[in-house]
Amino acid sequence: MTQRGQARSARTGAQPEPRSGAVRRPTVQDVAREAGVSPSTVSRALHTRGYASPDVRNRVRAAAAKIGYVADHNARNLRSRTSTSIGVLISDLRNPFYADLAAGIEEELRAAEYQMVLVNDNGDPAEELQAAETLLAMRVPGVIVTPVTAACPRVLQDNGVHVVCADRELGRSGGDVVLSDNKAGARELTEHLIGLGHTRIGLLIDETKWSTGAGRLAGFRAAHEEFGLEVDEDLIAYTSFDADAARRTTAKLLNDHDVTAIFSANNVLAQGALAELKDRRLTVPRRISLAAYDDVPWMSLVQPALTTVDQHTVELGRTCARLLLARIRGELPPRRRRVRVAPRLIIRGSTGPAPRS
Amino acid sequence: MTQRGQARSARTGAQPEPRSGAVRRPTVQDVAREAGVSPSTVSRALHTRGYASPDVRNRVRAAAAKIGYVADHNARNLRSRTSTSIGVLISDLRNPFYADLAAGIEEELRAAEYQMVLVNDNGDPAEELQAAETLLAMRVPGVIVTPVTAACPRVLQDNGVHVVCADRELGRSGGDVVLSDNKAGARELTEHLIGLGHTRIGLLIDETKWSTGAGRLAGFRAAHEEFGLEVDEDLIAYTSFDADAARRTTAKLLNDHDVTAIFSANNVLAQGALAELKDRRLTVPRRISLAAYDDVPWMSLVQPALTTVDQHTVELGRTCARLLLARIRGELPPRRRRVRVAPRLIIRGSTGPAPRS
DNA sequence: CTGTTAGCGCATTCAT
DNA sequence: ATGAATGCGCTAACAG
Repeated sequence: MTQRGQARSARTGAQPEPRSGAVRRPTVQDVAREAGVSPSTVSRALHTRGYASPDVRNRVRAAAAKIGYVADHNARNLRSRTSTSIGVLISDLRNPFYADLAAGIEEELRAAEYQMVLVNDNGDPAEELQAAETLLAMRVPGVIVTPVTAACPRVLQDNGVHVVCADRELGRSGGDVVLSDNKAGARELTEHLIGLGHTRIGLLIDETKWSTGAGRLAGFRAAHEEFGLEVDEDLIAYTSFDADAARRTTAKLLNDHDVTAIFSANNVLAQGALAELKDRRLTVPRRISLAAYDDVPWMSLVQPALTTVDQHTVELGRTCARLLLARIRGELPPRRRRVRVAPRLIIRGSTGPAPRS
Repeated sequence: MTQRGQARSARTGAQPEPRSGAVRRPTVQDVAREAGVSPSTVSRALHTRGYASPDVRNRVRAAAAKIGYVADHNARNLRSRTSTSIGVLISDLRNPFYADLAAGIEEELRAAEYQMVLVNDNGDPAEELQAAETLLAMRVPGVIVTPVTAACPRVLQDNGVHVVCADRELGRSGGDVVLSDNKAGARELTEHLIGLGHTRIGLLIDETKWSTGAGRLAGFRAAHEEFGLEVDEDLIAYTSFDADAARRTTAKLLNDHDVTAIFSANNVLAQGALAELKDRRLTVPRRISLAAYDDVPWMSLVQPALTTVDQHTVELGRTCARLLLARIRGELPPRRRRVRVAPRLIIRGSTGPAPRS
């Protein structure tokens, strides 16, 4: 006989077996009866600090444990107009970047006894907005989002939900923002390539309208400028956010231009670029160097391992969560906060001296 | 006059700016007034089907949209004793296996208008139990878990929560279960190796107490038996669930035994094995073949690409979610359901004929 | 088909 | 320090 079973039969005699989906759980009332106090005292003893004598507090705690009481979040949220569920809105959990981000967020939230409601929006504005509405319905106090559209943070904020934009920033609109210092990272990586003698570097990139792509492009340009090199605009190869497309774009880049190095703006594009290089049996880095922004595990497993920029994605996630929680707790001044996490260049085997032409 | 009344009458005039964290959202009452019907009619018009005239239904919908009404899940859940939040309890979101599983689950849940509350337990029994309690508090109708301990599914079920165990099974205890057919997959992979002439195959494995490890080991043995080969027990190399440990174990295996192929029981161990092989500059597959259970993206990016068993992890996740939803909706007969998802052998370049000794 | 009534379980007034 | 009363916003019973 289970602990719960005992508790119940002690209360009402024979009680039907808990058929799943239809179990009556103990309430504050039950705890109150068990401890010989009033329901409000139970509430105070369990949560608030200072308004219950140690004696009563212990009695209540013991009673709660005994009958297996578990507080009902829905009731608590309804009454107190607060929730410990946090919305996390990302594009694609299968992309290790987002998975790491979510992992960092979850870790921090869990430590603070908050829960993560995770929604994939597949990068689709409609799904993103839909998700925002759902989170609104859940009355979450805050949301962390890698925004697709400015409308999403906006509608959340208009309804009093704290928003932290992760990884990218869309205009001035939405709330606090935590991002990798894309420009600095891309610049450092480009400097590394130029330092190796590369002057014709192809940049494989999918977008420049978000702060991520814009920043990485800016860093790419800044490094060239620093070395007095002019950027050949034809070497900036725009593609779509998709490994296959990136592969085709890489092929085109290789066919049309005599590049000695390729800088992929993110981990997805890098996959396509690498596939094309392998297919052509171009030895890396002797014939061509390859580097990527956003270090993910496979990049250190391939031969040669890729030179990358590590965004500290998990830490990025933790930072988002810490910032959001501080905001929710009212610990932050009202003005919008922008946190930049410094990336780190990791030099591996895929980049080497430019071949003599 | 109540504060609510005041706030509402104020709405006709100038509306106060929504200060974040303290916004009064419209309620059914507000919609009712706007549409000229009663609150319960609003509720029915918005949710239940058939109990409201089309005319009224449209009026209510329009009114709700007009004033920006978003239902309060907490209140709804409290009253109706149902929730659309589903708990998902996994070990490590950063492992692509779990990420894919979660992605499949989320996809299916979202399509059914359920939400995913994702918790990482880091494979720690205490954290897992803690998470179960949290989900209990949230009054979720169901949980999908990759269980660490049988206690977790049990406590959930004892409280009337539907449980689907994903990927592994701990005794008979917990609820429905969805798993890869580990034995069949491992057997097929082993057959492939034996078919290539390998007779001394090292099995790199971390556990055999769960159905995953046990099944893979069983498949490994079954294939040997089928070919009339005796399994050399010394070639079953136990290690811990960690790439570095797997690497050291691989080193030991190579030092002590003359294996011509290595079968890694999962993606994490494969990483360690590959690292060691690369470090020793053993050419794969000429000197040694390498294969792994659980296909993850990097395995097709390395050179040569790894021969693997694809578990259809995303589909595994979708299946879990579909099963759980069917259970919640009461569409399933009471008896426990065990679903096996057939895996698929993917032969790539890392496995080849056994070298003549 | 619709309105009225009555809580879901809890945290918060307000009294003592 | 504790207890009694009061809703949070919603939906399930009941009438009509």
